[in-house]
Amino acid sequence: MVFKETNSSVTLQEIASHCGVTKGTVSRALRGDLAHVGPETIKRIKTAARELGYNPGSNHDARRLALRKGNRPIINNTIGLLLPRKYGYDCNYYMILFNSILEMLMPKHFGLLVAHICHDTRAEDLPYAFRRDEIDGFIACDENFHPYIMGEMIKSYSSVKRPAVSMIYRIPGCSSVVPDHQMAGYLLARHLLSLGHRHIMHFIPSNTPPYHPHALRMAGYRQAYYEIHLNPDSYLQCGLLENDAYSDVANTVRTLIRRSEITAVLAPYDNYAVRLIGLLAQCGKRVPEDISIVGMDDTDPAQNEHGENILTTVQMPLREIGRQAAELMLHKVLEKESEDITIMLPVELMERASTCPPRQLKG
Amino acid sequence: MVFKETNSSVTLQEIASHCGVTKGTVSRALRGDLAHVGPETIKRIKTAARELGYNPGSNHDARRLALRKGNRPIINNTIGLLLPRKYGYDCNYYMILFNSILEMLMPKHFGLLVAHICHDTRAEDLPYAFRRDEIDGFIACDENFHPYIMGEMIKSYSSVKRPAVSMIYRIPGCSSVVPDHQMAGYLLARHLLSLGHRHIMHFIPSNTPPYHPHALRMAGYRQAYYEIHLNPDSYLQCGLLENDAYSDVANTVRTLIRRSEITAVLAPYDNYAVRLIGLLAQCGKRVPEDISIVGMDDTDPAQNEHGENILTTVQMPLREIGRQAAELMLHKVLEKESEDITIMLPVELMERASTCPPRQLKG
DNA sequence: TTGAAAGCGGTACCAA
DNA sequence: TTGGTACCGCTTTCAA
Repeated sequence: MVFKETNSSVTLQEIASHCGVTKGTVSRALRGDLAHVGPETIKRIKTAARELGYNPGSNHDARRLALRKGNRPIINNTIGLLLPRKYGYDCNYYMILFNSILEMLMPKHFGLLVAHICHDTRAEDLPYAFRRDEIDGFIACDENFHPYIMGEMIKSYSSVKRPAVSMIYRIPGCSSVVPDHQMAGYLLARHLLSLGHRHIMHFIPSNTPPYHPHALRMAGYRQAYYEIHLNPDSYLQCGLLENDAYSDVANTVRTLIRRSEITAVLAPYDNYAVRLIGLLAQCGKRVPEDISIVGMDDTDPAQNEHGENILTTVQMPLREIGRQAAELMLHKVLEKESEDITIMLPVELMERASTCPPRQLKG
Repeated sequence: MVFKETNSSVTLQEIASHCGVTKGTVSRALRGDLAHVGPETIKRIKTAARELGYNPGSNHDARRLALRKGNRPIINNTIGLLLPRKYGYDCNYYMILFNSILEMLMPKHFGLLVAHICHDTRAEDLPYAFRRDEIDGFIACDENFHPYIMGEMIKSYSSVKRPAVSMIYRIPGCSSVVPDHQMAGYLLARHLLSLGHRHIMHFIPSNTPPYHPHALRMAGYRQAYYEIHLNPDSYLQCGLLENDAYSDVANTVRTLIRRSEITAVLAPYDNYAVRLIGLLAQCGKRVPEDISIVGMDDTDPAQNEHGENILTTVQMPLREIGRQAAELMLHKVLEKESEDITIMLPVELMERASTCPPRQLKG
């Protein structure tokens, strides 16, 4: 790590004395107020500032304080990131989003201020920095994120409305960067149907609100059935998805053994599929010979004895989602663009070895 | 998400007018300056503040500005976190550290401001917020982190010395929270030696500086040999560890096939071991029958066909490291404790199925 | 084009 | 114990 000298205790007043002008002139000059200060003066003052080692960022407080008078916004160069607090199997998922956002922010010297949120997070649970208007906007990745409430919260701490961007979840009232959830569901279901599967297990609860990724995914499943003139209600079988994924998987295995007409599973996420494959093996069921399994996200591999990933799944463009969310946020902050837009990014079917035609069609 | 009203535009002056006192008195009262303001007045003023919805955090700028006069420190309720920018196989590793720090910080309403660093990161590459003294201290996890340089950097932006805590790497000049690297190496080597292995491959380059985790790990390897009166130099074989882990693993496989006296591998980290096992299988070598492999960290599983994790490795207390680093930092910030200490946390050998006695000793 | 001065919202000193 | 006041460093209005 390299270190270069700048003296943060230098003030506008010192530069002013040095140049024989007043601090007001220095203030105008350093901000390049061409309309109100002579070009010659500007050059002289800027040179002096550099020589004295003036650090414009260091007295941010004073600037914020002064700017408040005119109710004018100020750029803090910090973006807030709201993530669910998880220690589960989908850690990779959030780390990719996180890293790709920071990757875009660092070159612009923007920092990322992170907080965990859950469904009952209250404004006063957030770190103080969030409540001091020290951030320029939020990026969130949580189905419970509510931009209106968040917006109101911020407004109560700041006079300015701070932009919000939601990742993964398309949320009305703010910009969103989302994968094509419906296409993801469609591609997987169509893949299984084209192999000959009909009775397929999935994990989308019936009370899913519309616009939720699960609802979109389900719409994709159904679309694949309709396309070949089948009624999805006669074939799609919903499995249990509770909180404790361990017992969930065991329960799913029992269902699969009992209901032998089910020949394929649309797992809710990759790691679920991975553990399902493992548990099925312990029960003497082989994937894909006895049953086909597909995952979702392409974040976790299901390895065979050769170390190859056999999991057929859909790849989510997570890194691209993070990058675009960050870029969108920077644009909103720096260009003061306030329109809410939704960016939908394409997904890709990864055909691997965990799927094949169902047993009865083979022999 | 729940939202509760507080009006951040309320100032001390308004409360003062409301109570018929001056803002100086309100300032003292709200900070509980019992020595200089009457208890009755305090109660009256605090009640008024609550009723008017005064938010003490919201005018942090003004407070910072005022406090600067006396060169007095102020608590920002934000901790900086410096992480290497990685997209590799050890993402889990950093996510666990990250989450466990935030887990400790959130209840205290401290935020975590994250930045990526690498070996040639300069002070001016960091986000502006770092250079404005908006953080109360650093937590770092990078071998290139240099607390003296960082300290000087911070001092050049702030008049106060901000504490630093290093995770994983024991770094002189700041507090550290580290796993027992030497014990980790010792436990794995002793395990392999006790099974009967002698010629063992490892990945510690000879020019590793002392105190580096690798050097400590190596000391542990050697200790295990000495303990049974063997000269480690006659048996330990160093493998190549370059940047591109893919070709590294392939290269290691070639070495193992060529040098048949080598019967076990001390892999540099779990995922390396996982891929090594996979690649060996493709070459017709089975683990552990033909060769024993151990990992390091217990962050990634090597699954067999039953979904069981077979990787013998050492478990690092990552979550505990993050939690203790955060706690230590909070203590330094809130209690102004400045002594540098090192906390060394125990590691645990996880004996699984990727190790067994070498072939020649079996038959 | 520049200078002088009035804030922004606190803290802290000196009198009373 | 309280009031009055002078800052902290910057922006901005109003005069010159």
